[in-house]
Amino acid sequence: MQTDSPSEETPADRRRLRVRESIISAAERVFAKEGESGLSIRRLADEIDYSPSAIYKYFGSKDELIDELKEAFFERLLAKIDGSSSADRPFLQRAKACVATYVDTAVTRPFHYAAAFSSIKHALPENGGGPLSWDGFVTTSKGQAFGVLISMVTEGQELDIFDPSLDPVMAAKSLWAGSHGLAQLLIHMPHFHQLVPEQQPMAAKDFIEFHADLQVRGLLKPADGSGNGSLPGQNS
Amino acid sequence: MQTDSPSEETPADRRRLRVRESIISAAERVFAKEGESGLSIRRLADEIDYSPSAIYKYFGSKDELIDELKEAFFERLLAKIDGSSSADRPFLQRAKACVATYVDTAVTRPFHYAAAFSSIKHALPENGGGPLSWDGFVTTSKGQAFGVLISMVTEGQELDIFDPSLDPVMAAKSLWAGSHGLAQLLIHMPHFHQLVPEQQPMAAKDFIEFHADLQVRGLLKPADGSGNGSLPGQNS
DNA sequence: TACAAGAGTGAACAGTGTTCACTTTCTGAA
DNA sequence: TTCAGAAAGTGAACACTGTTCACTCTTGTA
Repeated sequence: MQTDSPSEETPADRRRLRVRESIISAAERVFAKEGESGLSIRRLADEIDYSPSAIYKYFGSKDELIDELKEAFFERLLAKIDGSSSADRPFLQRAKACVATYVDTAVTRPFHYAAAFSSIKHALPENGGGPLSWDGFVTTSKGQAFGVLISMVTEGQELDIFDPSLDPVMAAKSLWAGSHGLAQLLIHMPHFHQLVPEQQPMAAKDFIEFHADLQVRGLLKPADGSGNGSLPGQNS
Repeated sequence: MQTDSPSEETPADRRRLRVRESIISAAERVFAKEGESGLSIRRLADEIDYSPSAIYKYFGSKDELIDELKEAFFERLLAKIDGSSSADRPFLQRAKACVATYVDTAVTRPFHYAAAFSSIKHALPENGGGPLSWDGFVTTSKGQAFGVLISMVTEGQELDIFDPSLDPVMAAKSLWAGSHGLAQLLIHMPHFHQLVPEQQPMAAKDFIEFHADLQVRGLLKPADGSGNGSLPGQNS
């Protein structure tokens, strides 16, 4: 299992790694600019001065290559969220920053983010059609980012800011969904944040913060103080 | 402009329309089951007993055909949301139902919904890189569904339930993003609603309602009654 | 130096969307 | 009823795609 022990790293190994890196970085360059559809094996081969079939000596398939790009992106995303959640600021600011950072990072690399959620069905490893293994999920950077959200919810509850009756996991998922939704809409509709021209011009950043604010507000202790998670209800 | 005046509809027109419909319905059948990747022109041609090139006499391109499927889906979606928003129920129930209906309808036809938001950039018609024309946007079913959300927010404000300081358009967009996010995650991660096995089993429907609840809660008048849209802030 | 493992290649396969010259069918007017 | 012209439908081809495979060439080791 000691795959990267320097004592066993031969020149051939380093050469191979360098070629592999050149493929990845060319792929990253093309992918960031034009996305999955602009990235063809033949084009990639052209860019790195190899034949198309050579690439298959390094990656089993195009999908496998792209998976690597996605995973690297998610690691960046995780690092950023982690930074936001552990910054030295008041809790609610940190909570909002988590959501805003998530959306912002996604929008910065739209193709990466979109691709990560593009394949229906096997987006996460399944085990026999049943619920996913939490262990397995937590080991991916996607899962770890989600873990940060869960901790944030529980922290908010301990601080008596968030509704204590909320299930932290469910609340975190809800927060994730809210963040994901804005990220996707901003990516797929470039002018989403200023859809209505009558409205005064607004930067995407401002709308992201507005949205983060609303998402976090949904978790606050309800106005009536009952804390049972149900809405006031029967009005109107 | 009287394109469908019966008096001018010849047998040839009806025949043409029938073939066109057969293409669409075959496409719908395949697409609903296998999505965009399973839908090839040659396969479609096989299913309706025509040659592949014949299809190009009815549709300019594969994308054009798929656009028609998407538009039909969005009309269904709009109708359902409209129904939820105008049902004879207390306001907050209607508000939550709008979100839940949106997500539920999307999840029912995952490929349609996913496809509608799959293409980066030109998801909505642009005019010269500037903000979108609101007029143009409102004529699409996607835009109309959004209009329903805006009305709902303003109604909530008039009823003194929602925070009056919120911009209704922005709040509606936020609500849209929240709904969209859950829809996408449920579609792309089939077990999203029960990611954590330790958690007691939960139907997707229940999680949708939980999420709808949180989304709507975010719009309520803040606990402190200040109504200026800012969060309590400096705690922790 | 010989040999085996690995790196790299070009041609081919089975797909894809799309086009175009071509034939067949149909329709409306002389 | 005939006949020109339009429309409907076709098959072959083009330019792509991801992927495979037999093959050569290079490299490291015994």
